[in-house]
Amino acid sequence: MVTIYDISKLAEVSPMTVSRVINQSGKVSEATRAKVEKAIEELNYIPNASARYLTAKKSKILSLIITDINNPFFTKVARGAEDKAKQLGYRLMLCNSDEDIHKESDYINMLISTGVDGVLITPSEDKSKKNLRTLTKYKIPFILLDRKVEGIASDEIHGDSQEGTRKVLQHLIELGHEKIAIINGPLDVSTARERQDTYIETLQTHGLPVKDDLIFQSHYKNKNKDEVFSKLLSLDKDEWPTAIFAANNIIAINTIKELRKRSIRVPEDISVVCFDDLDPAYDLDPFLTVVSQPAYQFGYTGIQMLIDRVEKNAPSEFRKIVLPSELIVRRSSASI
Amino acid sequence: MVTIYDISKLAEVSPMTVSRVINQSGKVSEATRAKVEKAIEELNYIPNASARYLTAKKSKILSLIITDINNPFFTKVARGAEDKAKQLGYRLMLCNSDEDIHKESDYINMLISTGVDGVLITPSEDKSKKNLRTLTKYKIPFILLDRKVEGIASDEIHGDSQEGTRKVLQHLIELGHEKIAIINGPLDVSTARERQDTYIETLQTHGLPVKDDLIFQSHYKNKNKDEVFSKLLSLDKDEWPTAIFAANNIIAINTIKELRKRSIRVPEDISVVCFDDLDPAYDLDPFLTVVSQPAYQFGYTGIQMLIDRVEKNAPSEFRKIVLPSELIVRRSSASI
DNA sequence: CTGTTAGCGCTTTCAG
DNA sequence: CTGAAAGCGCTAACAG
Repeated sequence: MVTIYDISKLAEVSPMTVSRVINQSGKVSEATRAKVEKAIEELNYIPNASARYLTAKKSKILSLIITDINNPFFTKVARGAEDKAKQLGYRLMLCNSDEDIHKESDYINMLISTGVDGVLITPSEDKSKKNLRTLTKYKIPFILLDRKVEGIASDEIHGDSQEGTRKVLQHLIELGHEKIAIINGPLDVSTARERQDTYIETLQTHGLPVKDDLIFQSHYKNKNKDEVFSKLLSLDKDEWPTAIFAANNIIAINTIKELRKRSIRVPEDISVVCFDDLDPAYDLDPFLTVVSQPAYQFGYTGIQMLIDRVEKNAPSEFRKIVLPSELIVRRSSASI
Repeated sequence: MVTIYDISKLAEVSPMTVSRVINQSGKVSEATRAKVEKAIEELNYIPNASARYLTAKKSKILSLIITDINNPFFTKVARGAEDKAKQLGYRLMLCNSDEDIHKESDYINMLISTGVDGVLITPSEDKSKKNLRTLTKYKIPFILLDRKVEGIASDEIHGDSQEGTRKVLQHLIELGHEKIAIINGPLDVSTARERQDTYIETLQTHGLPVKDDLIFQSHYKNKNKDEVFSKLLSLDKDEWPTAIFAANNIIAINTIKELRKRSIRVPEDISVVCFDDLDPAYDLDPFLTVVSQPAYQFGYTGIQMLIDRVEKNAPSEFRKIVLPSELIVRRSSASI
C-alpha cells in the first residue's frame, strides 16, 4: 500500500506538505506542489479514507436510503441524488431498506460506523424515529425524503400528497365516478395517511359518501394483494366501486393484473389511477393515469439540501421543500 | 462519540477485552463478556469502521458496480447481490457507472480509498482493464459480472450470449424470417461482440446471407437511436429486414417506439426480439419476445463467488460461471 | 511556505 | 483469560 510517507520520501518533502497538496489546503509553492504531484502520479497513490476520517471526521460520503430499489420512482431519485453528489464532490452510498425497519436500522449502524457525512432517507415508517434519533445522537445530519416521521423535526423534501390526491380524484369525479375505492399503503407511513385523509376530504367536498368498505389497507410493495382482493370481491354488486385510486404505482399495477385475471376490464368496467409514474423508458404502451412526482428532482434537490446542512450553509431552522405533482391522464381511467 | 474506552471504563476492563467481545475473538469469561455487553448496550456503542480498518485491513464491505441503475436487469442483479451479502454478514455499496469509464474509474478510486474487501463489477468496456488493474494493484479481489474484459483473467459470472443469441435467432428463422437485422451494443463490450459473432454464425449455419447493411452499431443505453434509424430507413424496400434482433431490452424498447412513430407495426410489419427481459412487475402487458437471463442469480451467485475469494475459500485458479438464458416468446415476434 | 508533534479509535503482538 | 504497548495513515495545531 502506498502511503503519504512514500510520497514524501520520493518528493523529498514532509508528509504534511503532501497532505497539503492532496487537500489543496494551506500554501504550497508551485515547485514543491509539482514535485509532490509527480510522485503521487508515479506511485499511483490513493489516499486512505479511513485514516483520513479518523483525524478529520469528514468522509465526503453521503448516503441515500430508499425503500425499494425495484421501484422506478426510487431508481430515478437515486439518479438525481447521484448526479448532484458527484457534481459537488461527494460520493454516494446507496442503501435499500426494502420497507423493512430492521434492515434500515442495520444500514444506519453501518453508515455511522463508516462515518458518512450525511444521509438522505426515505424512512420506512414511523418507527424509523428510533433510527433517526441514532443518527442525531451521532450528529449526522439527515434529510427526510418523500415521507415524514411523527415526532421528528428535520429538513424535508417531499411531494404534495394532498394536491396530488385531489387532482386524481377530481379527474375521476369529473369523469362521473361516485363510488371510488382507495387501496392504500400502510397507515404508519405518512404519505399513506395524507393520501387517505385527502381522499376522505375530497369525497366529502364533492358531496360523495365515504364508505369504509371502499378503503383498503395494503402495502406499498403490495404484499397482501390476495387479502385485499378477497375483500373487494366480497362486496355486493351495487357497492362495487367504479374506480380505484391506488396509493402508488406498484399497487396499481398489481390491481390491474388481478382485475384482468378475473376478466374485469380496465377502464371499461373499472377505472384505475395512482400516485407515481412508471418509467416511460420501459413502457411500450403507457396506459396508467397517474399523478407523477418529479422523482429525479427529489434526489437532486435532496442532496443539495443535505450538503448545505453538512457544510453548515443551511439556515438553523429546518427547511421543507414541497415538489409539485402532475396529473397525467392516460387510458386506465374513463368516464362512467 | 462513544469509543471502546468509554465501554472499557464503564465495564471496568481493558479496551482490549472490549475489542475481544466485539469481535468474538480470543477467550473472554462469561462474566466479563456480560459486563461489556451491558455497557455497550447502555452507551449505544457503534464501532468505528475507519479505526478498525486502519489496523485490521478488513471492512466487511463489498461493492457492486453496475452500468445502468435504471435498467431493470441491473436492478435485479442488485437485489440478488444485496441479499447474499447481507446473508453472509457483509455490507454492499452500490455504484452506478453509467456505462462511463471515467465514472467507473472514480468509483474504483473511492472504493480503494474506502477499503472495500472486494468488488463485483460489470465493466463498462474493454478499457476498464486499466481500472481493474488498479484493483489488482491494491490487492482487492473482483469478479467480472455479465461482461468479460480483453486481457483480464479473473473469476467471472455471466450469461450465455451465444446460446441466447442462437435461441432467439432460431425462433425468428423458424417463423420464416430470412432478413434479420441486429441493432447491437458497442463492440468494445464483450457481450456485444459475442452476440454479433453468434448472429453472423447462426445466419450462416442456416444458409442465410449476412449483410453488413443489416448490422447496426448502437449503445446499450441506445444513445444514438436517431443515427441508427436514419440508416435503417435509408434502406431500399427489398433490403428492409422483416425482423430485428436488439442486443438488449433498452434498444428493443426504443426501436419499437421509433417504428411505431413511423406507423410501422410490430409484429405485423416487422418482428422485434431482444436480450434481457423487462420487469414483469411493472409490465401490464408483456409484449416483447426476449431471451431472459437470471438477473437475480447473477448478483446472488456473484457475491457468493466474491466472498469465497475474499475469505480465501476459492480455488487458486479462476472460476467461470455461465448462467443459462431462457427464450420467452411473446407477441413482438410473428411469422412472416 | 514548510516541518514537528501528537493523537484519532482500534487491533496486533506480546506479556502476564 | 486479561492487559500494556505500539502503530495503522493521516491531519490539526502549532512552530519555525
